[in-house]
Amino acid sequence: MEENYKPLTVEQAAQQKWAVSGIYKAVESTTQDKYYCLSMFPYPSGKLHMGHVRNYSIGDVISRYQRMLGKNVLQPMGWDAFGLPAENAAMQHGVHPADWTYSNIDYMREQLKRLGFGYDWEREIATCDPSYYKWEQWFFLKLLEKGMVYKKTAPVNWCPNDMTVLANEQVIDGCCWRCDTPVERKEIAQWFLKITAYADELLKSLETLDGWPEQVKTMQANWIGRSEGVEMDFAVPELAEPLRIYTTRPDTLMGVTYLAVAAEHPLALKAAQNNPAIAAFIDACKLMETSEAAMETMEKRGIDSGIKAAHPITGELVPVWIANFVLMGYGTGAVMSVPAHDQRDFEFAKKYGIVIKQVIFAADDSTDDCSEQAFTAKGILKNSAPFDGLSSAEAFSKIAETLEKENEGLRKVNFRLRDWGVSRQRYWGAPIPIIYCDACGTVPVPEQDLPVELPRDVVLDGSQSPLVAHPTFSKVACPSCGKPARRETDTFDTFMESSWYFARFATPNQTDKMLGASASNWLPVDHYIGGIEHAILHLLYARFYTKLLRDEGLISCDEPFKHLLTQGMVLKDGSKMSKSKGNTVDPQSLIEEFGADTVRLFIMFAAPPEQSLEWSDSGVEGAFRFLKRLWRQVYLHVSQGLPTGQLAVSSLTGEQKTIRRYVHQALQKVSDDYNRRYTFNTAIATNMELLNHIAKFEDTTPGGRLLQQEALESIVLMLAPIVPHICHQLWLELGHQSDVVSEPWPKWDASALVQDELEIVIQVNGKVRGKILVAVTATKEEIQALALADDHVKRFVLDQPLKKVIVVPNKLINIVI
RNA sequence: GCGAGCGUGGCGGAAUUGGUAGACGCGCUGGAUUUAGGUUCCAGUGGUUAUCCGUGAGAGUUCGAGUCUCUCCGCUCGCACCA
Repeated sequence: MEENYKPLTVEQAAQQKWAVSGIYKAVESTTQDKYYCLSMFPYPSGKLHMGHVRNYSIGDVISRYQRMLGKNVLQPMGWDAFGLPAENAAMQHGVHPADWTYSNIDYMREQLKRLGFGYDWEREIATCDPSYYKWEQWFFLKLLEKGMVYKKTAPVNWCPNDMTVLANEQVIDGCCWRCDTPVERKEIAQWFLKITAYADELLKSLETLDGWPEQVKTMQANWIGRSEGVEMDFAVPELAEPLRIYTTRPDTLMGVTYLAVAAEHPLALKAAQNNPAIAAFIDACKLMETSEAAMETMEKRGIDSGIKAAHPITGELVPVWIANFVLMGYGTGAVMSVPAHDQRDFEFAKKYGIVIKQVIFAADDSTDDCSEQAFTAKGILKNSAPFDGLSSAEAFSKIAETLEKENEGLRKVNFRLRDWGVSRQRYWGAPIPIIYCDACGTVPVPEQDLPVELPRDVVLDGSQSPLVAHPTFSKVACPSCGKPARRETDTFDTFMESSWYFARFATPNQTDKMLGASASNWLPVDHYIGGIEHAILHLLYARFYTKLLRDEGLISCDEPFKHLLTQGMVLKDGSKMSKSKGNTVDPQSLIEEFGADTVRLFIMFAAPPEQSLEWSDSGVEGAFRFLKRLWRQVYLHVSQGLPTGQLAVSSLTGEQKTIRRYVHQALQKVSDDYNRRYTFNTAIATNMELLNHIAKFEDTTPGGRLLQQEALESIVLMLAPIVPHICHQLWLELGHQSDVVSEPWPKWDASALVQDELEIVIQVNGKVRGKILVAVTATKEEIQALALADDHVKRFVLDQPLKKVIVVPNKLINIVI
C-alpha cells in the first residue's frame, strides 16, 4: 500500500473500474426493489457551480446508500437545455444558441464524470433535442383535443423601443434592461394549460405527500389558495351588463362604499370616451410591470369613473373607480371595496376622500377602532340592517342566501391559482405545433409532421422574435385545406420540458411513444433533490403534468416525487454565490488540487442539506486533512500485516469493549443519519470522532488488531457513499476483493452497545451541580441517595427540604428545593 | 405588499421526543518534530472566575426552554416570462 494519499491516482483507478464494470447502468429487476433517485437536472449555463456540486453530491450519496441497502438504483442525468441565457449568449458573443448549449453540455458532462457521480449515462437526455420535444408537442396536441388547452389574451412586458417582449428578469426598475425605455403592459393572445381544472386535486393530494417538507406543502397550498366566498352582481344603469365581483368577506357587504375596476375593463374604456382625464389615467396604467411583487408594492392610484353601480341589497348607488391595482386578467377585473375592513381599501379611501363605513365590531372588548387603520378581524354586524347583530359567520350565510334568493349572487369556491400561460415570444424553445388558416382556423400540426423542428438559420438581434423574422418557418400549407397558412411562431415555456423529464428518464430512447411501459415500473421518483427556489413553480407544474400523463394512460402514479429534499443555497461571505457578485468558487480548480472526494466531503460536512452552506477554503483543507488521516490510519494498520482469526467478543478487556462500543454506536448513529435524518454532516462528524478514538487505541494484541480492522472497515463502509473513490481503494487495501460500492450496508451489534454503568447528571433547581456514575440497574431511590451524598450537591441543597425529585432514566436527576 | 423559512463561540455547525449548550471541523494560542516555510503530532480554546452569565431582543408556560407560546428586530427564498 502507498504510504501517502494520492487522490488523483486513486480517483482515476476507481472511475476506470466503475466504467469497465458498468455498475451504474440501471436494468429492471424482478428480484430487487427499485429506487429512483433524481437530482434536478441543470440548465447548461457553461460550467458547474457549487450549487450543482452540492445538489448532485447529495443525490449521489443517497443513491449509493440505497445501493448498499440492496436496492436496484436508477440515477439518471440530463440537461434542461432550452432557455433565455442561450439567446443572450448568442447576442453577446455571436455564437448560435444550439452550439453554445451543446458545448456547455460537453464541458459540464466531463465535470460530472470527474466528480464520480454514479449516473446511468445511457439515459442522458437534452430537452433541446427534437426527439425529446417531439413528445412535448404531441402531448400538447392531446391536451388540445381534450379541451385542456385554450387561447386567451394575457399581459406581457413590452419594450416599445426594441419592439420585443421582456421577461420579468429583463425589467429593471420598470425599464428595459438593454435600452432603459419604460416598459409597458401589452395584452397579446397566448396559449394556456388548464391547471385550474386540477386545483382541487393538486391541493388535496398534498396530504398524501408524507415525504415532503411541511413548509413546501404549505407554500403550495397557499399558492393554490382555495377560498370560499360569494360572487355577486352590482347592476350598472349605464351598462347592459352588471359588474360581477367575488368576495371572501360577504359579511362586510353593507360597508361597501365604492367599487374598483381594472384600467382595461369595458366600463373604464366607456368612461374614458369623452373624458380626457380618465383616458390619460388609463394610458398611465399601461406603464406597469407584470410581476406581482411590483404590483403589490407600487403606489396605489385611481380615478373616479363617474359611473355608479347599485348595491345588490340596498339598491343604493356607489361610485365605480378605476384603479391600477385591479387586474383584468385575474377574476372578473372588478372588486368591491370596504375601506373600514380591508387595509388596501382603507388607504385608497383615505387618499381619495371616499366614505369609510364601519359595519363589523369586535365581539369582545378588544379594540375595533378603524380611524387609523382597517379593522380586518371578524366580529358582530352593526349599521347593516337587516343583518344587525349577526356574527360574521352567520352573516356570511345569511347574506349569501339573500343574494341567491334574489338571483344576484352565488356561493363560490375560488382559487388563487391561475391557468398556466405557456406561450413565449422567443427562439430557443420548443415550437408550439399549431397552424393558423384563414379558412379552417386553428389547426393542429398532424402527428406525422411532428416534431416541428426549430430552424437553425436565424438572426438574433434582440429586436423581434427570430421565428417571426425567419423567411420560411411560418409559411406553411394548411394541413386541412392545403391553402397558404401561418405557423405559430411562439415557443413553449421551458417549464414544459422540466415538467415531465423525470418520466422520460425511464424510457429515454423510446422512439414510437412519449413513454414506454416501464415508465410505470420506475415511477414515482423515490427521492427528488433540488433547490428550495423550486418549491412552488417547477414542483407544482411537475405534479400537474403527472396527473395529465396519468389521465392519458401513460403512467400509473398520482404524484411524481415520493420524497423531496430541498437543498439550501451555497453562500460565500454570507451572500449567494453568483457571477454578478463575483464571489464564485470554481469547483474545477478544487477538484484538481484536492480531488473529487475532498470536495464532496467538505460540501456534505459543512451543513445539513436543507440549510444554506457557507463556503470556506480552509474547511476544504480540513476535509482533505481528514482523508489523509484516514488513509494513514489504514496504512499503519495494513503495514503490520492484516490480522487473522475471529474476534472473541465474549472475552474482551474493558478498554476493548469500550472501543467496540464506539464502533457500534457509530454504526447505529450513522445509519439513522443516512436513513431517516439525511444529516450527512453529523454522519461524517461521527466518523471523525471514531477515527480519533481508534487512532489512540494502540492495542497490538491479536484481539486489539481485529478490533482495529473491524473499526476501519466500518468507517470505510460508512463513508463509501460520500467519498467513494478513497473508500474503493481502502477497502481493497483492507484485504477485500469486492467492490465497496456494492457491499451491503453494515449492521450494528446491539450487544456491543450494552454498558454496566452510566453517567447521570445531578441538577438542583434545574441547574447542573454534579455528575455521578451509577449502575444501569440503579433504582430512583438509589440514584437520589447517591446524588444527595455528593459533596458539591450538598453545598446547594444544604438543609432545605426537598419539594420534588425528578428522575429522567439514564440521563439526569433534578432535585427541587 | 403577500407566502414560507432562518437567527447558537472568532467562523461553519452539534444538541434527534422539553432534560449536561457548544459534538465535529475551521481558526487561534502554546509545545514537539523539522527547520527556509509548510506538513505532521501533542495540549489548550464561549465569557468571567471563590462564582455566576450565556443560544437575535423582550415576555410567558415548566421542576427544567436553543427547543413550546406571544410580541418585536434582522436576514434569506418565492411571487406565475431567470431556471
